[in-house]
Amino acid sequence: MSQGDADPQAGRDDGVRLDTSLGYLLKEASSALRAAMEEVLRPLGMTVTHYSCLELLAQRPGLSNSELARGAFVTRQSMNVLLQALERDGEVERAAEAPVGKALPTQLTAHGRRRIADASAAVRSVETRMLAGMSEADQAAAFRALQSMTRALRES
Amino acid sequence: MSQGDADPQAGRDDGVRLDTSLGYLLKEASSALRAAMEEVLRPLGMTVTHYSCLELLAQRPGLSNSELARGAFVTRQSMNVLLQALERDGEVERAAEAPVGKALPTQLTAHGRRRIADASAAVRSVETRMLAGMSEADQAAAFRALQSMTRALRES
DNA sequence: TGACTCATGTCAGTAGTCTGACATAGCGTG
DNA sequence: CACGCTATGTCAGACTACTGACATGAGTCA
Repeated sequence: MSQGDADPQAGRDDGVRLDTSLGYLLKEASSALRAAMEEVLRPLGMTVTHYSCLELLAQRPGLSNSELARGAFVTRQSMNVLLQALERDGEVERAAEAPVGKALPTQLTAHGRRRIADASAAVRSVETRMLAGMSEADQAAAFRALQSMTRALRES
Repeated sequence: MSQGDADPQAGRDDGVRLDTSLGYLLKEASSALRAAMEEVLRPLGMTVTHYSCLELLAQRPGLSNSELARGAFVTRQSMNVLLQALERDGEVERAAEAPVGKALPTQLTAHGRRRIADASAAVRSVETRMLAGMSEADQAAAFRALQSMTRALRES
């Protein structure tokens, strides 16, 4: 920052104070997490959304495209593009026709399971590093705070 | 979710437990915040990065392109594209030549100040809603936790 | 002085995500 | 049954942000 110490905020009481704003801090932390994940996933040739998709399928086999999209926080259109690529690359397989409705259940292939194993370990190490220096109580408090913020934002 | 209750995690002890992962929760909260901000900024014809840039300039006039990029958590290339558009639209103005080095200081125009006033109020209301139901102590704890996570992720 | 390193601005191309739109399947209600 | 509502899958186009690359200015050091 190349400016002096005069406070440009003076006389502007309607601004969001960046350095004390929880919203800004939330974005900052999320950005740092994303960057750290990209760094460890890049050598594996995997993006964050790619990883998220496989991780979701590892934990909950049979999720549909729309469910995966919600779990990875992207639109179902974006997830659809990704799923087509993953199917082409043999990491996942989708039922040919819907057992009910239009939702097509998706599963990991053996290849997909190998891919997610490496990626999951890498991401787990990032999360471990992120939590270093935080006590159990700190983590529990952060957990409740993040849940509270998410819930409050959703009920609009 | 359309699956039964069998636990696919059984026998896979290396997975990131989504529903208890602070990393996942952080992404979820950040995603909710971003969606809420986009919702209130859309009527103003403004994206989140667009808003972030103007807010930074309102609080710290004279920031350079690279400094704005870091503050808005995008690359300097992305911010450069945005700044060119904002300059064309008359919301900001940049010095013609660098007073020192190559960094070009940027300021809001009168038009830019009017734009950010509305946007800032809208975003402030979102943040207020996000914090509803959290005590001062909760907010302070969240503040410390987010700072700790960001710091831990950065020192790689 | 010259070489090296770092930060900055900028151009070009690529990749990921989004909005808009359409068709279809299930569900509830008159 | 017919109608509306909701959720889903998918295609197409536009936009945003990214990576890669190059040139320039400032500081460091032998």
